[in-house]
Amino acid sequence: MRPCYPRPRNAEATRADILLTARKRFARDGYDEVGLRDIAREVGVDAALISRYFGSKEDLFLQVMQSCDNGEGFMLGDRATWGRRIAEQVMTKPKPESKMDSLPIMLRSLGSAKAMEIIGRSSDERFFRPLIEWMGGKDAEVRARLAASVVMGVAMGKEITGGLPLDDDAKARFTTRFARLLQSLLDDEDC
Amino acid sequence: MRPCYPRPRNAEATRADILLTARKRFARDGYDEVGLRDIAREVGVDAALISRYFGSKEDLFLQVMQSCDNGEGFMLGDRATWGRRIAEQVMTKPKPESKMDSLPIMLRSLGSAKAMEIIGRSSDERFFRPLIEWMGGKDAEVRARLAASVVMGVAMGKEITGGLPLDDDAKARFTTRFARLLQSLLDDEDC
DNA sequence: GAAGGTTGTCAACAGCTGATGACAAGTCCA
DNA sequence: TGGACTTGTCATCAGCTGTTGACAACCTTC
Repeated sequence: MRPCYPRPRNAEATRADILLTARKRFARDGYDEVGLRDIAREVGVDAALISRYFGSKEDLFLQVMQSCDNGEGFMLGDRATWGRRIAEQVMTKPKPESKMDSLPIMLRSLGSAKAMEIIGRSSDERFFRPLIEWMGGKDAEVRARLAASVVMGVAMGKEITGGLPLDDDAKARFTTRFARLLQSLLDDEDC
Repeated sequence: MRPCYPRPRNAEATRADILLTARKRFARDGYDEVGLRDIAREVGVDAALISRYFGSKEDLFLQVMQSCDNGEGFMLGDRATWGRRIAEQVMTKPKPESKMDSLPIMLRSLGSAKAMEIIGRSSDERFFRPLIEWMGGKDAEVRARLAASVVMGVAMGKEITGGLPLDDDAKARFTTRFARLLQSLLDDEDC
């Protein structure tokens, strides 16, 4: 993996490489289980460089979180088909170059106190507040937090069971029910 | 915390102490962030003893998971009020001596590959299968997995935001909506 | 009271982690 | 050409991890 020829001198590109690789690894393995040396090796760089560019591992993690598309995709498109769109998105594997990694990063970093402090701080302003505002209507905060919980829960269920152990038919029904559930949280304002 | 007088010689009690303390710590901090020395210190014992009694840290974790009440409490009592009962249980802090720690342990250990392998193996047989059977009816597996996802998601949301940032009124409405959602997954068999 | 097994402690290990400061190599400008 | 700055590497640090084997203290049994 590490090329024999020396790495081209390009601080900006190297920095971007590190950030992208760190995002990928944090999403795949979580904060605690990825070392700076792992990331450095994959980028083809010495670990000391990461420390110099990003300060500490915590700082790197913070910048990775800030570089994510924190669910802005949740708030695009037709409101009438929102539930199904989100449900299908959660149920299918995201493309590896996607910036939509905040969910897996959060899932896999729940155990790390340092990471959680950063996640809690950034997820509220960058994810919950916008979602609440976008949903709108009566009790928007309650409905939005519940909807977010459902999405996170399904994602977590997939993690635990290793991608839901359901055949295609059942998976389709799961998705449908999941979608209807989200949609009703968006539409039904009365409790 | 560590008493000055030597620990009474009682292998069975010591073993139980270790198991209980390990469960508490794994639930609070997750697999990766708890060291054998942490657990040992809290029990008032040397870390080497844990290795001798339980083999490896992985083995200890497995036995901790097996000692948990893996959600059998989900399947008790009146079916008509099941949703609300579960919702309230999830929304309130569990007692510290509770054996219902499998959910927080899972949450906080999602990032650890070794722990996840154990969790995935044991949660299916000890949690999902019984729940599916208990729910019964058409598409029980789909409904049960979705219900479990919702429960896990709400628990996770509480973790991330540090106990939902809602006032008591909103929290009550959240719980009600949460409860209705679970109940409909139990009752409404048609998709 | 001596032998033998049980229960627990202690010291040490190899391996890993994040971080630091010294150093080499490339690039740019005067 | 020569100094100054940037970009990247290397060696090393202290601290932590799970695990192991030797050892001490205690209890039981003969």
